[in-house]
Amino acid sequence: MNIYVGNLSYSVTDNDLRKAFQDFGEVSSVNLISDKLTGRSKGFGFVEMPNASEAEAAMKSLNGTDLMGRTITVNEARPKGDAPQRSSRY
DNA sequence: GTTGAGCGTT
Repeated sequence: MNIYVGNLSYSVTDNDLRKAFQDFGEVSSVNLISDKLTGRSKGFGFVEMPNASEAEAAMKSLNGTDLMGRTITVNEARPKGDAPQRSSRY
């Protein structure tokens, strides 16, 4: 299951996210999103967990909690196709 | 500070 983690503090790293989520189960990958132009964090990221039950437990437990001074948002990630795709032509 | 890439043609 892909999990979206938003409203993150800029101090949070992918390792911090992994530690928080793998406490509830197996974490296959963590991906913190950074702005390519500024090189700084966008304030959100994604966590992938192979076990859906563990993923739900992690979501329920971590959503709305305080992480490094910011209340984070955790829920199932939307498909990437949600944002405008640059490969499309008219 | 809130839903992801890169650089090219699916």
